[in-house]
Amino acid sequence: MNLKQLAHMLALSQTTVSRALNGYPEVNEETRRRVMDAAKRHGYRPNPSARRLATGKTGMIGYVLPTGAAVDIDPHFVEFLSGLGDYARSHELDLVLSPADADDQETTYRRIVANRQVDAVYISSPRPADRRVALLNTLGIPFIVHGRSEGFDFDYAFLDIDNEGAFHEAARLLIQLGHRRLALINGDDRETFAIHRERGMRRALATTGLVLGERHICSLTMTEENGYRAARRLLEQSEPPTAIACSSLIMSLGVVRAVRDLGLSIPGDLSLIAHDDVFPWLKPENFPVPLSTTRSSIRLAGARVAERLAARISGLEEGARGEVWPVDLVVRGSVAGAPT
Amino acid sequence: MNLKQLAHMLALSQTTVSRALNGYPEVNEETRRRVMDAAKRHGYRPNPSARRLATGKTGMIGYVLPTGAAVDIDPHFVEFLSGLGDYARSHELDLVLSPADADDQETTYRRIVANRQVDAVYISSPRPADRRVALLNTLGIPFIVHGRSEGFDFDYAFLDIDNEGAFHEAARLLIQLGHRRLALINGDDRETFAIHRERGMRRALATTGLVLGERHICSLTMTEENGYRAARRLLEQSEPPTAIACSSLIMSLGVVRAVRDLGLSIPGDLSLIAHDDVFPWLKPENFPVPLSTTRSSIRLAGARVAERLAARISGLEEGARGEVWPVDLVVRGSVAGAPT
DNA sequence: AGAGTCTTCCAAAGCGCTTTGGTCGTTTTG
DNA sequence: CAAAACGACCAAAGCGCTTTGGAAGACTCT
Repeated sequence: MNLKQLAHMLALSQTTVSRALNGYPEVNEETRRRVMDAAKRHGYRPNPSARRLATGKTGMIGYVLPTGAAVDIDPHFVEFLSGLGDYARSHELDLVLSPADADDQETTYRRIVANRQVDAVYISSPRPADRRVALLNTLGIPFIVHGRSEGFDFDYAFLDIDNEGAFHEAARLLIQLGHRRLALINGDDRETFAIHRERGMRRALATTGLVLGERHICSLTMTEENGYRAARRLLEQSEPPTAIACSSLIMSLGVVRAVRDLGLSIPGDLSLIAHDDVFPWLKPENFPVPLSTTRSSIRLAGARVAERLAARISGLEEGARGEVWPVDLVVRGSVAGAPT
Repeated sequence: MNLKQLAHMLALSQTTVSRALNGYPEVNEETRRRVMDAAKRHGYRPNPSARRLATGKTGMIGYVLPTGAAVDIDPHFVEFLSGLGDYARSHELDLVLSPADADDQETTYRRIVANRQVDAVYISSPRPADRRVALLNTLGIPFIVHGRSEGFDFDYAFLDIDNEGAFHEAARLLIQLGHRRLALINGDDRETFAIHRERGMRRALATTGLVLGERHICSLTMTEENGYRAARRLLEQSEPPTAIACSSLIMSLGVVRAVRDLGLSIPGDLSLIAHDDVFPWLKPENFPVPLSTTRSSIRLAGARVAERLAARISGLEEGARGEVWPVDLVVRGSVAGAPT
């Protein structure tokens, strides 16, 4: 059932039927009802391929997926996707993942924009002065950055959490508990979120005249194994930290293992606070010692990004609005006063 | 730059240019070269929207993503996606995720097929007599099932691992080590993989006259918390198992925690074997006691599914070919002879 | 030499929608 | 009361590609 048939069967022109269906004003309400009704009864659905050729609108959100044998997709992605998908569903939006060589994403971005393959895109894991942001800005497609980039002479739309504030608060708590030697196990420090977390921590330390020494900071991709390595490196120093802030729950698994291996205990010898993106399959309260966390649901972020993307597509949101979410500090058993 | 312009500038018809570009035989080699050359020089890329309207081909693989506030996307998905994406990239295929109400995916499948939104789709986490398989079969779109369904009067294409064989081998090993009270911590037992694993284990036990009692089997979604709960339930029985086979590494984290909480040890009091889908961020060899596993890279499966999907799209693969991959049994420190 | 056969190209008809630029009555307005 | 404005509808021109159904010329065959 296509438009032509439907129009013919209603003894109307395609123009009128099309307009009736798309809510244009220049059509009699009575006629509109007739059309709507017939469309529903016959299960008419406009062919998206035809529509997109005519309008350029696709009803799809794009994401360029860096791939390669050595490239691992972040497990956070799936949670973000849960939120994004949940919202997208309610608005009949699909998500298209365009795999790209991790070292040359630009070509892919150019392609999907030039080909009008999607109405909007989002970017994740941005870095300072991220080229993707600059590119999309010049290409002129609606986009939102999940996270933040920095150092541009233009503004852009983003959704980020207050990473700096979160780790500032975490560090402040630890300092208040008497800790003086703090360490940070961070994610990839080329990414903005990691830079912000480090900055937050440094700021908290600075107010007490403390510094975060080179020896007290690790920055690695967020795997259990790297968490373990980092923790061992930190704890086997001559003056080991008495408290660690860790950027990920997964890494924290490794930290906990290292602490055990070294015959230490949490929070007796070491206080630990980790960032929790809220996975359904790994909860901080279920750690051997319930883990204190800075918490922010990445799933909610996914839904919000979808919502804003949809708003941008339909012209309801404009301008370079940045949105920063506060982060909860949830205190559990893994922190205690500094050992004396 | 569109076809019309290119044709005009070459003083050829659109027909000829189109055919030259698409490798049709009825065009002079010399002409073809000229066309190809000009196309490259001017960076001509056929507009996919137009092409798909004309041909119905989209260059996209589809996946219906069950969503909802209470629905969690399986973290395995992201690894599978890594493989799928890696292959898809090399063949200029995109992946479109169509979010659907988890309780009504049929509508979405019908939509993407009726609208010709994708060239092929794949299905994951199938159950016996999975309605999606039956549906796609009647809808007549190329598809591949990752995993297996059962109980149809038709065949279909799938890629699965030998879950039954894997757990058969795992159980056999444990039995050989003298274990008599084995338990299984399984995934959702409505899914085929879980059924097959249980079957494999029962078969191994049966050869020694043993059975897997109701009290020795748990089946839950694969989270750390559920692993913990299951392990406690099993181990706090009057006659607790001396060996456990577990369907997931994530659940195994919970098992290990439970064992600790109960003051038991691995492998002294309990032998443990888990299935490993090979995550980059959680490795069995890094468990407190290195974990024995049945191993099969889900990432490789993703790449293979993409490859076969591509083959089906281009007509290179036909028929209902089922492919079953063997699973490695990797023995590490978490198994030992049964306690006396 | 005339009939067939290739080879190489083209004009034009789709694909199914949106949108432009009307037309034709009917109402309002100065 | 003529002119302007409006309401409701339509025919046809795109969108940019593929594909059908030739056509023109060169070549082969009997």
